[in-house]
Amino acid sequence: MKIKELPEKTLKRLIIYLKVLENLDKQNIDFISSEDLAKRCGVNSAQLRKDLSFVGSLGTKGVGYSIRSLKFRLKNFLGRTREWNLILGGVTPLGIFLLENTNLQKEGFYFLAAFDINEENIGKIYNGISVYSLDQLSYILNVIKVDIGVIATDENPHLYLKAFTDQKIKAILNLSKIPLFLEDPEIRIENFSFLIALTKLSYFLKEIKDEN
Amino acid sequence: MKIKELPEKTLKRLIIYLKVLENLDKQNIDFISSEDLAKRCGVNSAQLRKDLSFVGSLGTKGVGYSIRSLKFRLKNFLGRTREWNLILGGVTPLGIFLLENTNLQKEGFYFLAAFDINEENIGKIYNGISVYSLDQLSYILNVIKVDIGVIATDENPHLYLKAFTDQKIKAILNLSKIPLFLEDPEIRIENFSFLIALTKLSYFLKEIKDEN
DNA sequence: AAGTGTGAACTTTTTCACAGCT
DNA sequence: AGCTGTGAAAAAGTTCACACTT
Repeated sequence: MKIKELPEKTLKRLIIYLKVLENLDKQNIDFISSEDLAKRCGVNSAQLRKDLSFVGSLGTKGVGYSIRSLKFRLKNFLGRTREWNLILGGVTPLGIFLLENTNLQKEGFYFLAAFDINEENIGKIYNGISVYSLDQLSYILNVIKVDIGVIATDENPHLYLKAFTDQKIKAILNLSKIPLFLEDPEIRIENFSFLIALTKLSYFLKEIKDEN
Repeated sequence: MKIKELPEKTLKRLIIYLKVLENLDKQNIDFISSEDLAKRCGVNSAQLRKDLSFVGSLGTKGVGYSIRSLKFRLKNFLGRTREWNLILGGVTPLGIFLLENTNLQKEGFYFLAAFDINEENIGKIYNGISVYSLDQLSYILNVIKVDIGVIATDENPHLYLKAFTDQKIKAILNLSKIPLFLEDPEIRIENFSFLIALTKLSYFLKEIKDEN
């Protein structure tokens, strides 16, 4: 099926290409060259063509890429032509923000339920999504099919991770400030926090200061 | 000053090491081997030692690393022993979440002001932080010194980027769904969105499905 | 004439393996 | 005896450059 494993960095760039193509499509542009698209994505054109070659042979020699068609092929390749069901672990301000965020729904990511371990949060409803006790997870999963578990609390993220993976959830978005890792290659964890992003910037700023 | 440019991936891992060390320090553990720390960070021990060698010679042969001391050295290296001043562009739900989030303050990132282009948001105050018109940016910057600009709106992120960089802000955290790029190597942009993280997971899930 | 797709060359990053310090 | 720090080897990722298609 796959000829060669897709490099992580290529995956990240493909996602960017898709987003940039979606914006170009809105502007009613039909065709684009690798040169032009690459510039808009902050990479060079050879890189872009090599990255796209993982997806297939998508362009027309002498012409370039059809924006609409490339967008569709990329979207499909990235698993974004279908919808995915999510659950939330941790009804924090960040968690509530995600439940109430309609943007993710527009992109095909649907929160179906939220879970918490604090009694006072259980039974609440945000944007039509109910909060259950984490103990009830396996019971609820009899009724709904879940693809991705999102952890949004700094208080015991491991607890949610264990509950989710025990229930055979294979994809985890960890937004807690504690990075999480598992040996199991069957389970994919994406660790992200604002703090990581801000620290990259603080390193950069410190470096430019030290140079002067 | 720098002997060799720090690879982007090394930077990302150093940030993870720091976070994991902070947690170990809370548990009152004194020393750790590269083997043990590496396992907790999802990398191998040679990788960890090589990464740390960019920071300096930090361990004791035959013994390992002092958690407290390594933590401090890393924190310093990453520019996290000082405080950084932030401004927000775009008073969206995500933006308001960030203004009200006290975690970032605890880690040394302080929002000093927020800016918006919509009349109805201007003059509001969140967590003691005032919202100004984006037009007033240069005026406000006479009074405060800003290190990082955070863009938190999908509506005209380019406008905020231009305003920020025109005012010589060198570090940008872009949380809009539109990735932003600049040629200028003096300016660092971190693009992040939940959508990117979720798309990585959707690709992974699609792949494991396709294999069966 | 223009621009893709891709082997081959090059560069960077990771892993190995061990000398050397405690 | 144990574990770091690091050259050297291996692997992975990027860029070049051009044959080939439209």
